Amino acid sequence: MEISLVSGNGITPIPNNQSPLTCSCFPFLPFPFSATAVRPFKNSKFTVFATTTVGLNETRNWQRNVPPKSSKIVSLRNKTRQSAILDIQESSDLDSALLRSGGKLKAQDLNVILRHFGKLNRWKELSQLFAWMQQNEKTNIASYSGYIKFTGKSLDPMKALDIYNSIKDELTRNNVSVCNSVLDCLVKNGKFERCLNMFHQMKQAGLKPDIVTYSTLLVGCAKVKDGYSKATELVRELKYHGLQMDSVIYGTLLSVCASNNQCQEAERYFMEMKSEGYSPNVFHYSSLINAYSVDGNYTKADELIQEMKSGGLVLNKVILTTLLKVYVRGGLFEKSRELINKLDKLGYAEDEMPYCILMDGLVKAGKVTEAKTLFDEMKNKNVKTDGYAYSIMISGFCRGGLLQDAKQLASSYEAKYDRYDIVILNTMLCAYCRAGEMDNVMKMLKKVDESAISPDWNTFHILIRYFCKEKLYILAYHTLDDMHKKGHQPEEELCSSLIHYLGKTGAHAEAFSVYNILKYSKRTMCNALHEKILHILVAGRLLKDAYIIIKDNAGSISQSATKKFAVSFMKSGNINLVNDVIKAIHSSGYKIDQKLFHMAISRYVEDSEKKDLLLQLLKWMPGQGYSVDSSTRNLILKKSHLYGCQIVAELLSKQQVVSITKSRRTRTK
DNA sequence: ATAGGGTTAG
Repeated sequence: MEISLVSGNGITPIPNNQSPLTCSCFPFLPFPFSATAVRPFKNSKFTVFATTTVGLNETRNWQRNVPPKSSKIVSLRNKTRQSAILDIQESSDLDSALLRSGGKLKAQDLNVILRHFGKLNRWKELSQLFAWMQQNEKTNIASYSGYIKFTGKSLDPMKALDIYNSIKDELTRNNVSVCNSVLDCLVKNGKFERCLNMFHQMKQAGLKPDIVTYSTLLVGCAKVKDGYSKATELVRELKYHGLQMDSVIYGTLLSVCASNNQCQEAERYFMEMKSEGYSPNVFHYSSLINAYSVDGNYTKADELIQEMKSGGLVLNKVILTTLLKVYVRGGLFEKSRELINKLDKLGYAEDEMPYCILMDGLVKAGKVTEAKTLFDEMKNKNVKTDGYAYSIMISGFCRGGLLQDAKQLASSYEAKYDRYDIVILNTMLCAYCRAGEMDNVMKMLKKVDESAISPDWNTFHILIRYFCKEKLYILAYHTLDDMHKKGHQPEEELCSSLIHYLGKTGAHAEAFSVYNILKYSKRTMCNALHEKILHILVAGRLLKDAYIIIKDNAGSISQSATKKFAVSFMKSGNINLVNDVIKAIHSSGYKIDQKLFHMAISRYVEDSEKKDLLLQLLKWMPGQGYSVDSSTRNLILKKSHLYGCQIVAELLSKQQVVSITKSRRTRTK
């Protein structure tokens, strides 16, 4: 990671807690104090406030810097505290050191140790110390904000939230630095939604956000989709609260624009910033150049480079690397090549990044051979690699259908490096899957299992595709189910083809399960899929599920599919649902024919216990314009002694009226 | 006396 030392910003802010002019005799005194002003302090702590014109802040500084007691005692006490701090910091047994030396220390001393552990990533001791501080009531605001900050760094945002939520004191809870620590911790751990919710809660509880708060939140916007509109909202809010945009806020905003493809907005902020008197620095330029890289707008990028030069800014490694990205995206491969040579001369091509940018561009433009040449050149120069270059080339080969080359490069990576992250693993998995190397696929999966790497969306997709290709549909189904349980939303196309294959091979219930996974993952689903799953369910005799499909998706299922379902249901569906099914298909717009009524009624007639259902059906029919035909009628009449002759006769006569009016209507037409 | 700050690669 390159850290830029170039500061192009012409503005050097003066820290506002420090006066630029100090008394030369007593450097610890702020300027407006003279020797006479010190005197009243000696006798009375308070008159000094009344007898001088000094502001409160300066008085505080002054008070802090004047030793209240003889300097000998103070230095002795400092020594005692200093050695207690060191004792605890360096002890191998923290608990006993705290027991021994902790009592001599105040909250601010313990905070020193807290920060010491935090800087060294000693998380266990950090929380041990903090727990001790809480038990012994030696915490202040700085302890909380510091501890929460470090908890976020140790990648334990939930713990940070627990700590924050456990704070009882309202002043501490609403303190802006404590809140900023919590928010930063959530942003850094990729929990931006949660962070925004927290922010709103905090404001309602009484937090007064400052520029740091907004700056923290804006950083989160760069990492999420739709981050741009959230950023706009935040900017509006901070302006509304009378806070001032500063150079860094502009820098963050430019990066948000760049990562959200908002090139024009980036330009607008850049201009606005200039018009407010801030001179753009290397960060601002790199973000704007990065925004131009999306469209490969090299003309504008070159203009910016000229502007930087004439402004006296140094073109550092990041700027030139970003410029390379613009050239590559713009398809200027010759110019890109020259720029890499320039980077190399400047010593900026010691790691693989610039090569990766160009190789990636070449591969995506279908120039795999050129990319491979560059890859070999890079290796000959002994450029450091973390696997990025390999994954670009391996996936490039895969994309170009050069599966043997992909497989070979993958195994040569395995042989040389034994380091894996999720991207290189996915790439290799993809290569082995495409080449049909089952053994190697399994080997890679074992590596995932053994390591701390958790499979991501891509891993699952690669595997499911592969299992489908190998006709291992049940395995594909279990993988998809696993993917869903781990919170990843599978692609519709993949689900739909898996549903198809599962249906074809008789795994009807599994097909239905995939359908439900897709349905409940909030994606919009292609309408044809409802009918497809209906056919599968009918084929698998899962008629009750099929009934739900019909009921929920009335509009998108064809007449012929409905008919097929209805016939099956009448034949062998749950008899208690027959009437419900009839009503459902009727209200979906399907015209029920005599054959269907006949089937339904035959089933009722066979089972004398279903008398009520039959009567309900007969009662319902005339209202919808249906009547039974003569053969069905005879079927009922044969058993009418079971139902009560009177009722049956009445119902059938009502139906007759319907059928007469209907035939009249037909005749007049 | 505590909080934050941006740019490049798969």
